[in-house]
Amino acid sequence: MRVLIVEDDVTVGQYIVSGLKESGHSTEIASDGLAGLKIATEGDFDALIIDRMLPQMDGLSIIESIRREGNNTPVLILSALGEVNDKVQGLKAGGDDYLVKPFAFQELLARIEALVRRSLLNEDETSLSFGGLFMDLITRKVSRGEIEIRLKPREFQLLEFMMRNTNQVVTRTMLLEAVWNYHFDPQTNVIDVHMSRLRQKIDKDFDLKLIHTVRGVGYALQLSE
Amino acid sequence: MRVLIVEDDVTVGQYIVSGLKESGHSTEIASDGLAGLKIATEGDFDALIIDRMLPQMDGLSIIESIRREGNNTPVLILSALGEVNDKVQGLKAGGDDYLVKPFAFQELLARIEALVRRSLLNEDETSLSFGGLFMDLITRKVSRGEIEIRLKPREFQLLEFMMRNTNQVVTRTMLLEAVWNYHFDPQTNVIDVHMSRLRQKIDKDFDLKLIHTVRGVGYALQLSE
DNA sequence: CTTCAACAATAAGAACTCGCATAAAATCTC
DNA sequence: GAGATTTTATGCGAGTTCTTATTGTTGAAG
Repeated sequence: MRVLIVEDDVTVGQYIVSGLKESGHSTEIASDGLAGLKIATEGDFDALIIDRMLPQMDGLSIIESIRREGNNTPVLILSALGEVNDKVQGLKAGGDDYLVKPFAFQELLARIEALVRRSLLNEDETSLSFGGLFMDLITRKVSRGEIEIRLKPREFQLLEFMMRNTNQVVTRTMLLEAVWNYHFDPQTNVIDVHMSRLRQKIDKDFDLKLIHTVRGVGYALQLSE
Repeated sequence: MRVLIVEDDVTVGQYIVSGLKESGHSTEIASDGLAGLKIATEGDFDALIIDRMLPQMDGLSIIESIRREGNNTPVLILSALGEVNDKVQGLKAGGDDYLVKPFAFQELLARIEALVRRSLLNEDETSLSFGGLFMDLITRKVSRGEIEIRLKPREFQLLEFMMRNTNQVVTRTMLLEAVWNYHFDPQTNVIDVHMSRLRQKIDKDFDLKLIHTVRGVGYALQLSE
């Protein structure tokens, strides 16, 4: 992950830089507004961290400027406690998130990673489709052919994972990890139950079944046996 | 993650090795039982993948041998379909998990990572405690002082995260990521609700409150204000 | 080919989770 | 310091998710 930090306070800047490096990300730093804008425009970053108050050109202006150029890189705005603490203004200018100094580094990291994840999703794919099944990740709607299918949250998550791993067996362990966020065996048949409900909605009214069970192993989303 | 693979079938062995490498793990491979035992004893691995049937010394004997030496590295046993498929026997010998060939690589990866995660936890701690609060991660029981506290799954996860991050502020964003596995803002007060219920159980009947809210930022588990 | 055991599917009720609405508390403004 | 505003707390109902129990299916053994 490549991150540009625009921050005039050297202490804060270095704190962020070293933290991000430790987390395996690469960084670049600018210490005034104009330099920041220049680097942001020229380089290809996954995210920008921009202080609100900067010499030469303030943070919000940088954001407005790069947005005008059609650059949609996610931006996290930093603002010191005591500065005009107007989130709305920052977000209006085109910031994606807002963090008040002083902050815990873990918090910054969590937010930046969340931003990048969101922006990557949006860039590549706002939807998934397979074998006539269509899933809109934004509106959270699913359809097969012309027929709209209403899914509950868990069912949606389950199907999303299956659709991201088509034509291969996904095991119960994998599903527990990915969909349930369980790192232990719940000793029940939760997965079977939900898979059953999903089948009712996805496959029941169609001749071509998409969900297949692979006995002793798991399930697979594929066109044929 | 350093993994030792003990497998005589070269095809299978290479398949695992290359898969693990792609996932960013480092590997070593032994193709018979004795060699495997030697490398396992001398090297420092995060996990072992051991085939059950091996030339020179079978898989179960290797496991028994290294366990006798007090080595607790997690072991995943591989067994071919058709071999005596006795999970219990494998686990008794000291294996931590069991996988039948043929398997999808994703499955192996998921299991190995789960094992390592568990073992890392277990190495330091099968339990957490803080300020009189005690949490058993295996039995999933919680107590404060002598009083046992019954928590629901979400409450348990929430408290677990708090106990792993004591004496610092955990923000809602962090909680959403870690406990809810959400990468977006649900625009509701889910966290507040669960935090409230957790408080009822953890703090209500005690003078010393452990959960503190940090207004505008999040929550913290700490002894004093 | 039949029987048996293991595994999977499903229905239904119990338990849990969530989100709203309202209350309470903290902070800000004047 | 009083009122206004923002932020947090909590009771409760609606809807979702999970567990259990039962039935159905598959593959292996005899």
